[in-house]
Amino acid sequence: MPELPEVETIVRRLRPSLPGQRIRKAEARLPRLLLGMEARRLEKVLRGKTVNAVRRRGKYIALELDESILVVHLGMSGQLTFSPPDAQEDPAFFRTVTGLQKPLGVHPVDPHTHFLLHFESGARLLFRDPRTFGKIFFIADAKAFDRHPRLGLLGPEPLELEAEAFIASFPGWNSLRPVKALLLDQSFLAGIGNIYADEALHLSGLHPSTPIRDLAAEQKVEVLRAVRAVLEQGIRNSGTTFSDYRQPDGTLGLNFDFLRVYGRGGSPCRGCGTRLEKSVVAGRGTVHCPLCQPRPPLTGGKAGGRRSIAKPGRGGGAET
DNA sequence: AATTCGCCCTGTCGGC
DNA sequence: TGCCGACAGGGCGAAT
Repeated sequence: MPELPEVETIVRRLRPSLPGQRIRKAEARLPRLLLGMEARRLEKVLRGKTVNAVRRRGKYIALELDESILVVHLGMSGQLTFSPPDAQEDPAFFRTVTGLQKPLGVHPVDPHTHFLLHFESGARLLFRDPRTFGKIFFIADAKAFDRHPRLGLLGPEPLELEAEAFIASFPGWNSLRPVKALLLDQSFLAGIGNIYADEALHLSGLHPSTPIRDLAAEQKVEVLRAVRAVLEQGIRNSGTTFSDYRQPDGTLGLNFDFLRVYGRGGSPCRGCGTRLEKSVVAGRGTVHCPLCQPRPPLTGGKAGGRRSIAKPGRGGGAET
């Protein structure tokens, strides 16, 4: 699932080649991926526009055009790849065999390729999305970007905020929602998905079900620091390839082997060797270490059934 | 009003 | 061996 580090990697890799490219033709092959505009109309509007810059907001990719912006969300399985003018098609482009082979050319335009930008240079930008959870939309007035319904409610960028001020300004600390739900909430912080939420919680030693209101002041700081750390690591490793994610040249992200918990349910914790537990929190598959991330003492409400395994290690702040 | 749930969609995987 | 149900999940609208 492309999250902030994957999207950031894609944006960074597109930057050397996309700006300056003029659109000769746009192809919208799957109309239901488009928001707010018919396929033919979008194709017409994009023709002749030049890409001036590429940037990211949360998990959204923004192609800044002349006075407008084309926005792409990769959903679950979206891939955005750039084909140089002289590239040869490589039928194995998207296949992951060993993870070691680097695709040499351009992926073929297959039935999952739903959106294409053909540039006057002969280069192409291809959007491929097998599960079709992605979204593409056009913002006519670039200045309205931050007011778009999909973008206006996004929280701050986790890598750019000042922790103390952000914590002081966030109004939702008294909620009973699990902290994992908070991390997944794009109006809290923009760009975190299921992978990096689990990673950050493990790094900060928090049980994913910990009610937000039980977080001690230092735990709030710590979880923000952990979020930043796992996102930065993801970016350093060019993103996490679980199945579909690719960099714009088709190569895999390298962060998979560095994951602490995500996708490792049943395997030993890298920190203590305890068997990692798989569960469902906030409606999402969740993996955590029962020793490194002890369930906090129940403050009330639901019957937990399962007793907490280890002592909370630090104060814990059971009372409020 | 704040949360949770159901749904969209298709490739992959485990079980029988 | 082959089929098929379960599963994965970002984000939105419906339901509670």
